[in-house]
Amino acid sequence: MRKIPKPTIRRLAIYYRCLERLEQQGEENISSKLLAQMVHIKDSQVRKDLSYFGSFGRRGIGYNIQKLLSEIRKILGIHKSWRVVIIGAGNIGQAIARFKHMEKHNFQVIGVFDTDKRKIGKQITNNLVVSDINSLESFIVHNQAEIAVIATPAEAAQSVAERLEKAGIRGIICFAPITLDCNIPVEYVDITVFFKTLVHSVVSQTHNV
Amino acid sequence: MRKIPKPTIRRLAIYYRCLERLEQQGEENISSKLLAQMVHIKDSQVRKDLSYFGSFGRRGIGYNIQKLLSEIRKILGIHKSWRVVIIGAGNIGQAIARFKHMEKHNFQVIGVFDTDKRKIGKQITNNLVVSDINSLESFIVHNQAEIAVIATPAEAAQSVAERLEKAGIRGIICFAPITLDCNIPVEYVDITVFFKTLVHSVVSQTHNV
DNA sequence: CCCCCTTAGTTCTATTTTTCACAAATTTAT
DNA sequence: ATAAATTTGTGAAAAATAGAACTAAGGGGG
Repeated sequence: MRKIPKPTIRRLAIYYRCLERLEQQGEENISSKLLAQMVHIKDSQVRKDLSYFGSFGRRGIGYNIQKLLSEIRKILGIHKSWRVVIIGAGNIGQAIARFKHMEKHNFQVIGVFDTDKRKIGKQITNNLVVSDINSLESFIVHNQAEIAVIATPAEAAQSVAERLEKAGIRGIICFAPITLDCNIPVEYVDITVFFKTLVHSVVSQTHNV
Repeated sequence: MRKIPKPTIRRLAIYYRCLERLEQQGEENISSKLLAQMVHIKDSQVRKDLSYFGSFGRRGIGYNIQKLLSEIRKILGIHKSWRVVIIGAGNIGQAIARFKHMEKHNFQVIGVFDTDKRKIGKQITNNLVVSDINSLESFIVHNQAEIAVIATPAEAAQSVAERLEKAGIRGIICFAPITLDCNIPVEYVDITVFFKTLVHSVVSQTHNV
């Protein structure tokens, strides 16, 4: 199989949320053209992205929404539920832990950890309490957590990542503003980077136009 | 001036956070090679990125950290402070409002808005209280807010975006899982998309290796 | 002073990603 | 039944991005 462009994967996740909406609206089929319009890209891009994985549409008709949802679930690996632990019970960590969309999208937050004695024991949701980070490894092994969220300060992130990897975690979402050294997949989400790139668009727009 | 690649801008923001750390550690200069290693890219990429904007280094020495920080600040437009309003006081909206790094990076959250009567009036931080969204436009105009964060449900996002644009907001960070129709710059941050792309890496890694 | 080592800036090349354009499949209208 | 209108899937072209290689500076040691 050909190599899949990274942007294609991200777009699949975006198509997915459009399809969910369309399904909810009771639509049955969608053309690449309409789907492309919904996300402001070219229709050829939509077709190419999907064609990396198979032929899911019918010429003259478009794509069956239910079927495409199911195919994308399999491609992305979200047809099963994933167990998530969160390290760091600050603003970001707590927000993710309480975030309704997580569970809805099959990401089950099963543990939240922190070093701060004042946070340990704090009730985050009905069935989530902040645990001591000392119990991190045993918890991961015992509950077979697969994904971890690093929401610690930058200073702590690298050593946490190493502990996570060693304990068997298979992928990391890193909110800490640092690039990690590790051998499992990492997605970086530095909130302030989005603000900074946005501001650049804002200022360069004014210059040019 | 040549056209600047979008990824270059994002990387500048990432170099910036490295440089901040190096500055704090008392370093004076940094080579493209070392900076590249910190973020796991090639050194030629670092030099190329910077060269779009000028010659900031000294051959044989590297880049002066203070100077480079200052140059990147100017390039990105973060040498001045930006006034931010947040629409939607749910988990994400509140987390951003309380997020320490915002103020530290010159993004000043000056207002939080919601439609929910139970949230309106709620104290978010020492000097932030959730306001009724009815007062959105007048607040923006009166306080000259420039950047807005949409942290509402997807259903509300488009109409909020239109109100923001009309009120004079110049850029939007959109956490709602939807693509907006509007004429000002938007950065999209769909948290669940990061989880989904991560999971794809995790499953495809196992398949191949 | 000269040689060697380091490193930025730049040009050229390679790779990746997007877009175009068209054949093939399917439905709808006449 | 045939023609017209849709719409996918894909190979080829174009555009964007990254990487390698080279040139020119700069510094330090003998």
